[in-house]
Amino acid sequence: MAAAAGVSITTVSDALNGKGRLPDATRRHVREVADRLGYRPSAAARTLRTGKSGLIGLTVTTYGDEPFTFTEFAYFAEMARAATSAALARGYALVILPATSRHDVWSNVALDGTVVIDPSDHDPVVSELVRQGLPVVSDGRPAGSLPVTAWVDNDHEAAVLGILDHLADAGARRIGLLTGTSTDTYTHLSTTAYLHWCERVGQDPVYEAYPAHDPCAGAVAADRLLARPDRPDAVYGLFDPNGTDLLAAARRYGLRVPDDLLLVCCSESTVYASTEPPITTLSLKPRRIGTAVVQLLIDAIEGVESEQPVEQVIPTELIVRTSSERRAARRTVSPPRSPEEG
Amino acid sequence: MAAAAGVSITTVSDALNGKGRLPDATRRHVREVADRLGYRPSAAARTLRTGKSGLIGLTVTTYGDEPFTFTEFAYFAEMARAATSAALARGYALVILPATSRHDVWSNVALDGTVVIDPSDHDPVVSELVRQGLPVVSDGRPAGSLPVTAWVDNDHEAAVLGILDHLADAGARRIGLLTGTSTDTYTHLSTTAYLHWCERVGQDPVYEAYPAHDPCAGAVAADRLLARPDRPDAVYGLFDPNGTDLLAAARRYGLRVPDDLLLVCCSESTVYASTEPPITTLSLKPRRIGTAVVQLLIDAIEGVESEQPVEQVIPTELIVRTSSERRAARRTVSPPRSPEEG
DNA sequence: TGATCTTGCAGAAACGTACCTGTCAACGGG
DNA sequence: CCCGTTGACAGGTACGTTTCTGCAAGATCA
Repeated sequence: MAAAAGVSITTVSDALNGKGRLPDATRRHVREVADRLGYRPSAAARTLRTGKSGLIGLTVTTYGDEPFTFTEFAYFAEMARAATSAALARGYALVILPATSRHDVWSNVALDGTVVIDPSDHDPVVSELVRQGLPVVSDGRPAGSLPVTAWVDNDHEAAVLGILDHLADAGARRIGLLTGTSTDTYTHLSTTAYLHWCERVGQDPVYEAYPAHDPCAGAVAADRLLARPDRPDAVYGLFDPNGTDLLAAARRYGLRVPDDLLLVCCSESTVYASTEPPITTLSLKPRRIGTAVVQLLIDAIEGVESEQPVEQVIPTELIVRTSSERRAARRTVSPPRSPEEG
Repeated sequence: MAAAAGVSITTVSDALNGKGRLPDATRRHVREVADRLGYRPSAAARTLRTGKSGLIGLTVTTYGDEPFTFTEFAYFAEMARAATSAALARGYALVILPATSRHDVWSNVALDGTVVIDPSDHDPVVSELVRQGLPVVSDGRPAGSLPVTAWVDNDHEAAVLGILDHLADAGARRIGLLTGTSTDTYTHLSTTAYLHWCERVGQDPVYEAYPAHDPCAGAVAADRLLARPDRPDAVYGLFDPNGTDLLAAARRYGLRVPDDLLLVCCSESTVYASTEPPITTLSLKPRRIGTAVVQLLIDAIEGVESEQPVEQVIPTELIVRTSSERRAARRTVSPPRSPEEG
C-alpha cells in the first residue's frame, strides 16, 4: 500500500487518520490509491497498537446453556436492539458473550468494556472483568457489593406499588401476584414491594411463585393461583407470558376479565393490545435502558473514570387497557341490585 | 510473564498452547504462574499473528436505522440465540453489525466470516465481504446472483402449498392471504406460491399486502381483508403479528374462529398456544436455521473452501391448533339438513 | 570414540499499525 | 550571510503474539 502510493507507511497512516502535517494533495492522493486498491487497515494491528478494539461485550446471565433466557424474549430483544444501535452510533460493535466463567471465548476477544444484563451477586465474570480493569455497566441494580462501573435500572418498587394502587382504584379487593422463584433483584424487589403493600393496606398476600425460566411452569402457576380458595379478584404477573396464561386460566374458570378478574402483567409484547380483552401491561422501557447502558459504558471507556458507580433510574410506563378498567362496584357499598348480575 | 516464570517467551506460548516439545513439569509450572498472575494472552496480538479473530459477524438487512426489523422479533431472537450458542460451542463469538455499507464499524473489527440474514439482491455489504475473501453464509436464499459461500433456507413454496391444502382439507372454500409489500425472497416466494395454488384449484386470489416493517399497518390490512365483499373464509398471514390482528378483526366483524373463519399464521411466538381460540402457526424452525448457518460458516472458515455454494433446506413445521380445525361441511355437497345449521 | 538423533529450550522474525523522532529543504528576519 | 522556523515527509520502534530456526546437552549406536 505505501509502496503503491509512492509514500512511506507513516504518510499513509497520517493521511488516512487525518493526522500529521500533510498537504491536502498528498492526503487525497493516498486516499485515492487506498480506495482503488480496496485497502482496509487491519483492525487487529490497530487494536494491538492502540489498545482499543471498539468492541463491547453483551452478557446475559442465564439458567441453562442458552445465551438468553426464555421468558424475557421481547425485553431482551428490544434492549439488545437499542444497545446495538447506540453502540453503532458511537462507532462500537456489540459482541454476544456467555455469562459462564469459562475463559475460552472471553479471552479470545479484545473488549473495551462490557454490558451485563441482570448480574447475580458476586458474579465471577464481572469480578474477572473488573480485575482486568475493564469498565462494566449492568442492566439491573447489582446485587450485593458487585463492583460495577455504573448501572441502570427501573424503580421496581415504585412500579409495583403503582400497579397495586391502580388495581385497587379499579375496584380490586384482593390482589394476587404471580412471581418467580429465582433470586434476581427484579423478582426480589417486586415481591418485597408487594408484601409491603399488602401489609400496609391490611390484605393477606396471595401469590404463587414458579421457576420463570421454565416456559410451561407459568401456565400451571397461573392456574394454581386462580384455583385457590382465597382466589384473588385481580392479579399482577411479573413475567411476559403471564398475561396470556392468566387469561387462559380465567377462561377455564369462567371468570370474565375485567368484570370478575382484573389483570396486569409486565411485558414488552405488543400482542397484549390485541387480546380479548386487551391486557394492561407495565413496560420497563428496555429501549431506554439499552441506550443508557451503552452510553454510560462508552463514557467510561472514553472519558474520565469516576470513582463511585454512576446510577441511573429509568421510569416505567403503565399501559392501561381494558383488563384493568374500573368495574362497577359490586358487593361493596351498594347491595346487589338486579338479577342480571347473578 | 516470561520473566516471572523464569523461561522464555517461546516456552510460555508453547506451554499455554500445548505445542512444542516441553516436559509436563515445565508446562505445569508455566500454567501455574500464569494462573497466579492472572495472565491472559492478548487477543489482539494473537489475531494479528494468526489472522484468525474467532469473531463472526451477524447482520440483518433492515428498513430503518434499527439493527433488527420489528415484525420478526421472535424469529430473529430465536435464530440469533441458536446461532450464538452454536458459535460459542465452537469457540467463536458473534458480533452484531449493521447492514449499512458505511465502513466505519465494519473495518474496525476483524472478522473471520459473516452471517447475513435475508440479504437483498446485490447487497453491497456481501459483495465487499466476498471481495475481501471472507466466507459469507446467508439465512435465506440469496436473491439474484449474490456470491455467498453457502445458504440455509426453508422451502417456502412447499410450506405455503401445505398450509393451503391443510385449510382446504379443513373445509375452506376461499382462502385469503395477508402478505407484505417488500421485495425480499420470503415474501416473494410465498406470494407466488399462493397465486400458483389459486390458479391450480381455480380460486380467485384474495389478498392484502402491507409494509411489514410498520407495526400498525398489519392490523389495518387484516381489517381490510375481512371487510372485502369477497371475504375469505380462511386466511394465512405471512407475518408474526398477523394472528392476533386477524383474530381481533374477526371479532369486530362477528366472525367465529374456526367456525366462520379458519386462521393460520407464520410465527415463532408461543402466545398463539393460549389465545382464544389457539391459532395454528407455521414455524420456520429458526433454531435449526441459526445452528446450520453457523456450522456452515465455521466449516468454511476452518475447512476447505468448496467451489459452489452449499445449500441447505430446513423443513418447516405446521403446529395445528383449534383455529384451523376441520369444521362441519356447510354449503358443500350435502344440502342443508337441519335448522340448527342455519 | 566420534557420529547421529532426540530432548528442552531460547532467539529472532514477522504480523500491520500508530506515533515519536529525526532529516532535509525552503524561507524569512536580523 | 547565518540561524531559527516551518513544512513535508521518512525511519524506527513498540504493541504481544506465533512459529521457524538454532543450539546446546544428553542418549543411542556403529
